[in-house]
Amino acid sequence: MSNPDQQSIQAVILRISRGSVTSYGEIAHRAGLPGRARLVGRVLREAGEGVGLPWHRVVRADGRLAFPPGSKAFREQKRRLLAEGVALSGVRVNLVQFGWQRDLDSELWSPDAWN
DNA sequence: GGCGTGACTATAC
DNA sequence: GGTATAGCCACGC
Repeated sequence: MSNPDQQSIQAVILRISRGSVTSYGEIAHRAGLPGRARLVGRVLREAGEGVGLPWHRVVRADGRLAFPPGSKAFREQKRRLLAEGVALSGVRVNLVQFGWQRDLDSELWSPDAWN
């Protein structure tokens, strides 16, 4: 532990709503570390399974998983996503439908907020 | 300290 | 749709 950046990143990942996904860059941004998407990936790899981090809710900016399709990790992530109701459009997640800011969007885009 | 590498991203062609 | 390039930065050699 000890590293505050790593803590922030993990805290953000822990807050990802069940049934939604978020990109590395978005996590870094919300953790107060804009542009450090790679650091997020590093933290995730280091954390591994033990910490109980919902790593499967983290995908790349374009909706694809960070692993090569067909790899073991890929299948595992896909399986967990499907188990949470996150469908994959081919090899990628539909971010418009399952993106994390969906909750926030529903507020920002609600008819009340239009004027 | 330089250099390659990587669970990344945005931009440009 | 794809490839190239440039930022980004922790780590190991």
